[in-house]
Amino acid sequence: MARPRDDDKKRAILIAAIRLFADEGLGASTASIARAANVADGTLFRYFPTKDHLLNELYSELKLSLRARLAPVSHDTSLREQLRSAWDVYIDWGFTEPAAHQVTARLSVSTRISARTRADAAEAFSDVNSRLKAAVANGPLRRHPTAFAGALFAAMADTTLAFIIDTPAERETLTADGFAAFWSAIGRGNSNVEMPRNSQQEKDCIS
Amino acid sequence: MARPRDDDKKRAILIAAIRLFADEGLGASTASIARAANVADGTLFRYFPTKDHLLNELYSELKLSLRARLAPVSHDTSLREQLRSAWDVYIDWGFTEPAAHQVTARLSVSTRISARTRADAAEAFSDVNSRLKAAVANGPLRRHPTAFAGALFAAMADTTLAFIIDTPAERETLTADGFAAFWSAIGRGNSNVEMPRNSQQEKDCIS
Amino acid sequence: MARPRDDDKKRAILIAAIRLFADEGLGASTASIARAANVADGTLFRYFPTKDHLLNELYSELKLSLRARLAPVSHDTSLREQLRSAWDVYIDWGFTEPAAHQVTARLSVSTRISARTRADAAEAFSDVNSRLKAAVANGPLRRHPTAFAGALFAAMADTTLAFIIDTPAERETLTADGFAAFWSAIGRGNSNVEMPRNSQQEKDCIS
Amino acid sequence: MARPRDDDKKRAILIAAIRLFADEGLGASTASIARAANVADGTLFRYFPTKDHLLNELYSELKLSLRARLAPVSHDTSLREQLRSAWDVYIDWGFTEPAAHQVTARLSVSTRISARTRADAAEAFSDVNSRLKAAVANGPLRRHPTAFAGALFAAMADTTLAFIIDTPAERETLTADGFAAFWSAIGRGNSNVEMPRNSQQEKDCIS
DNA sequence: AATGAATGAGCCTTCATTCAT
DNA sequence: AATGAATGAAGGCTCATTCAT
Repeated sequence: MARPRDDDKKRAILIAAIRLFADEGLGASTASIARAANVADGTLFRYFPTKDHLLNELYSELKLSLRARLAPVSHDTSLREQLRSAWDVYIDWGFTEPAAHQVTARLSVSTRISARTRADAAEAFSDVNSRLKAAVANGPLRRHPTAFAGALFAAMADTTLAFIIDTPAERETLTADGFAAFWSAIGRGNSNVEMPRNSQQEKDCIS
Repeated sequence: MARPRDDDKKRAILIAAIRLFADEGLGASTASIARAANVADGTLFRYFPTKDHLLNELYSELKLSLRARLAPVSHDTSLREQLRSAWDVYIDWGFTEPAAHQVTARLSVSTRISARTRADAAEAFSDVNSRLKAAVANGPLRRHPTAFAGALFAAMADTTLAFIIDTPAERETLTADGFAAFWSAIGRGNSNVEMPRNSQQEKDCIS
Repeated sequence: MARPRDDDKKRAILIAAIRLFADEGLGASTASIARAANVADGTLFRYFPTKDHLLNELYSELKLSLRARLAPVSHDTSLREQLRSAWDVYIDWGFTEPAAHQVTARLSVSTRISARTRADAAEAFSDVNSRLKAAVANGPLRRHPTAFAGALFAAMADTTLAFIIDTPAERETLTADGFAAFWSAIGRGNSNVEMPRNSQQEKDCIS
Repeated sequence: MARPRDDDKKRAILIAAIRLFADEGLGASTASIARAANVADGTLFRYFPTKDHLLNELYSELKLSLRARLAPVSHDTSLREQLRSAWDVYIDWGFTEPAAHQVTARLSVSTRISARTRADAAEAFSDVNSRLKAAVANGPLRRHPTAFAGALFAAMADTTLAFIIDTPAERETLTADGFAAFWSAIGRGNSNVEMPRNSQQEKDCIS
């Protein structure tokens, strides 16, 4: 299939798909998506040869859009601050685009997303992983792949998000406390890093 | 008297449904499930008037089967040991019955499980929640509903499970370290309980 | 099939069938009829080997129940009075048992009632027909089979009934005027019979 | 531009439906209709979203096709001639298109035709009704809604038709005598019009 | 004889995909 | 390239009928 040029159309389809998959589940028909995108039934298939292609591409797109929000790795801030920033970005994404977040969750557990697609998406987060790698170094997870900490990050952020959506008034405290929980989870030694007071206390003791 | 209603048949359908939903997603056809259960197409509908009923009942059943594995609350053991036991049970359930676990995960995010079904299932875990409530009391999550800690428990155990299934050789370490992460996540004061060294340090300071 | 003896049960099924066929059309399921008759699904088929048998037997039964209401032919009353009586009976039947009447109408146009059943039912009205035969003798229908007048009788009574059910307050006038229309329809000379005034008028003229 | 919507196809489906509903009753499957119309199963549902829609539209179509045969109201002919013409048209319709007529009869008593559809169809015959209104003015039906005479017209024509189909050789006499019966049924004064002898008799009296 | 569980053909409808225009 | 009509496989569900108890 000669790659059709109208990129807006593709975008429209993807956006419509998010809304419909969020509202009706992944079973939403291609026809309904096409209609919502103001596009003919058949046109959808010029951009996505198959519904599975649409699903996979949407998954990638969604992951990428999240990824795009993440600040580039900076060396001016502490590890904790960098991860906290990523955490906030993630929460914010899920909060401001609940449909996107929900569809991502559904696609994540779907049979129809290929291993390849998953792997590609994971790779996009490699730099976040490198931060995690450092953060995990002294903690109880140090002997396991960094991806473990990464998965924990996502799982805990998702959980936090679900409660924020349920109780928006608690957004700030949930975000902060959720991150605190995550930070505690992955590192022991890290706590020292973030709390120089401890060493100070020790000093105090000494004195 | 007519042929008595065969309860094994219902069981067979449920079991077949687990396998097929795990293999093909929740879209697996009722016909394929019936076939796998060695039952006629129509028979399935004598036990579950609707596919949605099957889905909901399966969800309840799965949650209950997990719940049944959990030891009753004991007062002889520490909070940490009790939660660790629940953690191990959860991991073991997911490891020995991966299909059941995966289907539970899919049902959990499905549109087709009613709020009622979810609520009923949640209620079955109320005693685990009471343990969590105590565990959370001094931690950073203390100001949030206990359900938050509960959700974190499940999310982190699921994540751990995924890595165990990927690397069965690391089952024991992953289980232990995953739990350590969880335990750290929910409690600050708790860590004192498991790490008397801290108080010793304090003593040292004093001296 | 050894004829089962419990005749009440058969009756119950037939009665339930009338209600359900009236409420839901002839598509009402045998199971729903059995339930309404307080009888097991399979029991129905001991009395009626087939749904078509039930349909046909119900048709016969309904026609017979109507027939049973008709007064036996009397020689004390005029032709007009006899037919008027039959007319009233028919209207009354339809009015007091609308379900029975409606189901009869539906069965009458159904593919599933055999020619044999129809013929048998028609035969039951042979004596009414003999009355009609006489009434028709001098009218415009005299050259056609009496069944024609009979069919007209039923068709016109049904029509009248429909309007009575719609406007019960007009029951009496509709009944009378409907019959007047019928009587006019089938006979010319008959009108003399019902209006002795005419001859009187003639006499008056003479005088 | 996509393939234009083929209106012949809709027509073909409607025609096939008439045949099949006539042959097998309204229970004939949409699949069999589609096949008979040389159209794919799914195509039928592009034209009729539901079997009920098909049923209702068919009913309207059938009534309209009958209506189309009726001559426009003329003022050159007597009331009797106008109604006789309508009668003949009706009979002819039923005789030349027995399937259409039969299906109309079945649809008329079906639960699946909406009140709306019925009302719309009835309205199409308003001008016939206005003729009937005049014809009824002096007869025994004068105190009832014109629709009563209209229903009688249809009922009596249907009955006549049934006998014509049974004995085609008598078509002409049945048509004429059936109408005579109808004409007598609805009007008393009308009979004067067709039988000047009466007034002559009166004159005779006077003399 | 009565029961009601079991059956499987069949029904209406949906939908991803193709293809004539 | 875009359209949307057409397709037919498949899905969920119903139901008359059979048959073990």
